[in-house]
Amino acid sequence: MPATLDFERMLRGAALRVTRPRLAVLAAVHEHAHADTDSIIRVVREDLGEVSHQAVYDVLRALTAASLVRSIAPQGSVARYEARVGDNHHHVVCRACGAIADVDCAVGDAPCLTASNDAGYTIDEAEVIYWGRCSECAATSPESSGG
Amino acid sequence: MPATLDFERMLRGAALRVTRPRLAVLAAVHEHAHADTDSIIRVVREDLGEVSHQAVYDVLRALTAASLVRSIAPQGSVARYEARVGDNHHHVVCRACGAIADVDCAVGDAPCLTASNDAGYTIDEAEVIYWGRCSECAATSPESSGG
DNA sequence: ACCACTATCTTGAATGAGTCAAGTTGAGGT
DNA sequence: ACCTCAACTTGACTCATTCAAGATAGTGGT
Repeated sequence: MPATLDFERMLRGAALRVTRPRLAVLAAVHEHAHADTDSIIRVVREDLGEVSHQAVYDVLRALTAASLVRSIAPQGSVARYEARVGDNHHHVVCRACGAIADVDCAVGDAPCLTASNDAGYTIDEAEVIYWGRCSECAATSPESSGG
Repeated sequence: MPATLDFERMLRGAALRVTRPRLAVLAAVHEHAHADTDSIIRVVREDLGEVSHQAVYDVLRALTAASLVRSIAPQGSVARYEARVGDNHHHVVCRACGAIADVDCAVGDAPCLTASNDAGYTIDEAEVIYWGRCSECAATSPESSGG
């Protein structure tokens, strides 16, 4: 886990001013992968006291634009954020409880960019979401097998 | 393009009552792939006159639950619907204009289900979204090359 | 064809993530 | 220390989607 000084360097490296809300949001995202905006707001407030939700929204957008964090939003979920950026990893989402876990790219470094026919598009990123059940939900709930 | 009778059969096959809103929504989704709810409401109303938005929402949910249509919702987009179900195809989304196109699975039939490590999840579906620019947007807008 | 049953539709209000706007504060440079 | 503008606060607002209650109309049986 990076320290405050590291976060400060990250911000300066992205030409962003170093403010306490930004440091706190950056720390929150690093500590709580896949947290939604609301959770991040709560964590930040535990850290700093009152901080406006607008500030957190702004910060998250700035950090996302600077590629310091990445946002994901599977169907039926609000926006979630994570600090793993720059690598080519994907996500598994549990249909039952909504839990999200990281998975590394199935095939290699960035071959996911290869679509069989690209419909004329210039593709720069492939986002993969695996759907299923986490081990806990698979154990507890009936799998409704066969129908 | 299937005819009304085909839609009727689809509904009965899914144990759903055959109503005009349902036939109209089913037709709209077949005719307008990747349309959002609002567009579908408009198309349905052109067809039937006044229909409540709630009815369309309900119908779309029922059809989705019955696997007669599929919903997709890339980041920053509202829910969109398509009638291609049961095959293993994915989508390209244009970052500039939001256009969506179908792409067939990159690797084969359903190998997308193979994650390198599944984090203990039981995976049943892989959803892939390719991000890039459609040919039109790639031609008109500067590619902001190099950063 | 008619009836009963209830799934489906209508109407209207509510929810909630996210955005917009105007004014204040504070980080960073001189 | 002072200035400037990015960043924060406050508070209102948007709009896709959902909730709830009552009216309507498919469907199966007679």
